[in-house]
Amino acid sequence: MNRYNFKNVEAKWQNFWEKNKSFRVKTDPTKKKFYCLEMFPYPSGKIHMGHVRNYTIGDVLARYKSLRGFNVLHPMGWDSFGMPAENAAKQNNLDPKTWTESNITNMKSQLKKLGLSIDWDREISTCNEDYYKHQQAFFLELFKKKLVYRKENYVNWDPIDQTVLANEQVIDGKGWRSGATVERKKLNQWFFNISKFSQDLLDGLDKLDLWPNKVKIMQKNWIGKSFGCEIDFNIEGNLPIQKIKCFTTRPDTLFGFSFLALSIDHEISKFYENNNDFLKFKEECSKTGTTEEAIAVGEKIGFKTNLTAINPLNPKQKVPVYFANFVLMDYGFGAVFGCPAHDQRDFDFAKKYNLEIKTVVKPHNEKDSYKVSKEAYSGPGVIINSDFLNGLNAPKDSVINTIKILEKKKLGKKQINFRLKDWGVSRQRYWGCPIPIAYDDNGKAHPIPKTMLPVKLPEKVNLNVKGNPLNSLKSWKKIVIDGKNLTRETDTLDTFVCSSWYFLRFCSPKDASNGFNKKDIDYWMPVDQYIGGVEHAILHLLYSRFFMQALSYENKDFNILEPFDGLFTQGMVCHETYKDPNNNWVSPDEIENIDGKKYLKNDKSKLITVGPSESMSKSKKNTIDPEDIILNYGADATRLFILSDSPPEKDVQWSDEGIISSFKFIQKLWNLNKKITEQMQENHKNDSDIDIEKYTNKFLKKVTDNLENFSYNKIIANMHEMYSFLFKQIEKPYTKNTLNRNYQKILIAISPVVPHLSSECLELLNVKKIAWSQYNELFLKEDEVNIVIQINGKKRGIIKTKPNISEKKLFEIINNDETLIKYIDQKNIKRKIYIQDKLMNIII
RNA sequence: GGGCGAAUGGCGGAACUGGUAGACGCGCACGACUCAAAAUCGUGUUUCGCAAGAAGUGAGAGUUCGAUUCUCUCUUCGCCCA
Repeated sequence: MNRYNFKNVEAKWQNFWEKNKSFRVKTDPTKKKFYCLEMFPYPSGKIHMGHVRNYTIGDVLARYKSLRGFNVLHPMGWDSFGMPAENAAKQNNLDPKTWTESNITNMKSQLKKLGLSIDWDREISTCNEDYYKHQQAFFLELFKKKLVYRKENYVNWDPIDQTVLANEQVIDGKGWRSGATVERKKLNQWFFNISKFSQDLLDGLDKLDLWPNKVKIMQKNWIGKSFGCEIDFNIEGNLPIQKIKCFTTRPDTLFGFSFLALSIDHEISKFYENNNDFLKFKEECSKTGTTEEAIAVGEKIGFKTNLTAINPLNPKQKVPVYFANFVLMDYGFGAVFGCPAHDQRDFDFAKKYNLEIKTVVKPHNEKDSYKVSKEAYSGPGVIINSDFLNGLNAPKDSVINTIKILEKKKLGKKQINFRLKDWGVSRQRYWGCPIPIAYDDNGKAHPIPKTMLPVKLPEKVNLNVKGNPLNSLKSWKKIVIDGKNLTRETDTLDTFVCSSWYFLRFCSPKDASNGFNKKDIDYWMPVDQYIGGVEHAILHLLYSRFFMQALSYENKDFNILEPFDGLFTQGMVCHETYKDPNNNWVSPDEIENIDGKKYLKNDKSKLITVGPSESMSKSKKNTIDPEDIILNYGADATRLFILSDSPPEKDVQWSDEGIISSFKFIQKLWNLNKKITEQMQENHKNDSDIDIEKYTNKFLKKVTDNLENFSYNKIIANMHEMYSFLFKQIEKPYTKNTLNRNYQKILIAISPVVPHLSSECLELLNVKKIAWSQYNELFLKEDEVNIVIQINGKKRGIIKTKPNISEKKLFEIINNDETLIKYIDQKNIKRKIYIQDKLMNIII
């Protein structure tokens, strides 16, 4: 029996698909559409196992939907702007464009070797001018709608690299590359007004039925709607200030008030600009990061002003006003009232500065004399020590009641607050989409007219300068608009902007004048199934949703509020980790296995310690190169394995045994096919035809159900069962036609998983029309059922009988069954529970 | 600290709306083929027990004729937020 030559077969079909443009699709409103999209990759150089998993899952779905008669849009592109290109270019003395393009070429050929059903004619790359010019047009559109604005904001500044760092690039308060202590620096930056849509983005989540609940909850928390109250505190002191506005979700704890805390960026700080102590304090604050976590974990420090604030509910009480590092200007009004007994940050602060800690809420099970001591109590309870608020149920009734009282006295009013902040899109970097703005001498921003787009990113730029390379290009920066000399914006856009609309571009990838064409998006959008890693659950998905809101805003022609109808988040690919005796990470291919123990390949005296399986990462060296795997085992075996062991939404463990077993299974299927085609030459009797017919329909039902529910791991199990069944079955007599007809259906059903193998087998069977077969309910009916017999809930036997048997008849059979009768004989039967065709439970 | 989720053989995992727990795969054991090995094929594989049988889905309770599935308490782990 000749072996299956996956190299030839896979290359053959990949060429066939490419030549025939098998996956090219057109906008065609007469056909039902299905838009299947996987998150497009960053072209880092090589594909990794995460890509293999992501794109295999998507491909199975796309191929399945296509077999079911949908017009399937399944495109691929490149998220090709971003920092790694700039860094790699610096290191290797290359141009980011050259580096990126060669990576794309390589990764594209790797993806093709996986046999993905992608319409490559729609390929896009966000760093191409014909992509980003439309993005600049969108920026101007948002600018016109006043959804883009410029403001000063703090950033993480690396003083050595002279560059802005993202939060994740700050490690222990130091820049990830330079190691310099990161500073907080104020820069003028562009913002998208995402917070304007907070409520809409929140409401929209309710309609996304095909999204994982987990992701919706994460977004909901991120948007962070809170219900509370804004309160005006009267201020006394030697400054021309009468009032400070605060936001609080717990106005009911006002009687526990012991200080007022302001952000160092609060407008009142202007009165302290010449105060050296304040400036020192401000510098101290700038050392703690800007993240909420850094603030929560870090030490709470304050600067005492000579102002006092008056408790609106108890005018006799006057408390000090501080500037404090844990108050953020972005949240509320940059001012909070401190209630140490019931907020941990306030508690820490009060302890440090010896401020009063007054308990005003007691837990339900505590006495009235309850006092907060070691830590703040923020749980539910009853209001105490609070005059007319005493006895209220906190926070359920007390918050609403207090707000009512404050509103009546005109001291405050009900307020909804969101945690979601506006999206800062400026990046002080070269390799990104230029912002189409220019400034006049007064610093006023002017949009660059649409006719002058694109603002091209200059090529062959010297990257070895401090700060943003664009900033040192004096001639590029100059621009004349309407006869006026202006200076270009040198910041580029966050790459999340590029990925916020690429799914629209896929609908009209070649449209030169617009980012998309209405006819195309009306047909294709929304994406029916979006597939990607859960790590993008918040930012990318939220930004994309916002972008649709922003484009739809004040626009009659565009009305897509939700870009992704269905979302699926796949798990990660994990592998064991290895360390040598010196505690250095070791890669799997540096290891040799001797007598069940693992040693370092080049030095067999060194024993390797095996660590837990963790998600593949370069830093832990536990990666497996998909290219090697495809080369050695083939694309079908790789696809089979990546789907087989775990449900797609969970992490999967990579294992050598697993891929080898998949490889062998491909060979087995090939042998089976060989055997079937040979046998099909002979004429047989038809004894087992009905079995084949029945099995095939059951198989089709299982596979269909599993495909519809993303239970792809179970399809692999179905395939193994199918193999064993057919392998045994063809030893029995059957008619050629029955086997042929059913086997074809099976081959088509497994083709989404192993497209090369099944295409080859179908060709050998001379099958021309390839479409999904619906299972026939008639063949799913069993003519024998197994009824479980329980005595007192314990399984005591199984009775094989015809379906729909009556309780009485079944009981007769039981009474004639030797093994069962001994359990019930001569005993008083209290009760019988009979579930048709399934079970009888006899209670004695 | 809060939210969400998970826990099933040596391992990855099945079990539809409460109705035969452990499908399928890996690993392991034995057997066939072979001078031998690899490959391949076959058989077995939750635990205890020779067996009949008993126990068994993280722990403990509860609802039910019946619980991996539902409810409560706890433990551990993962993710997100703080």
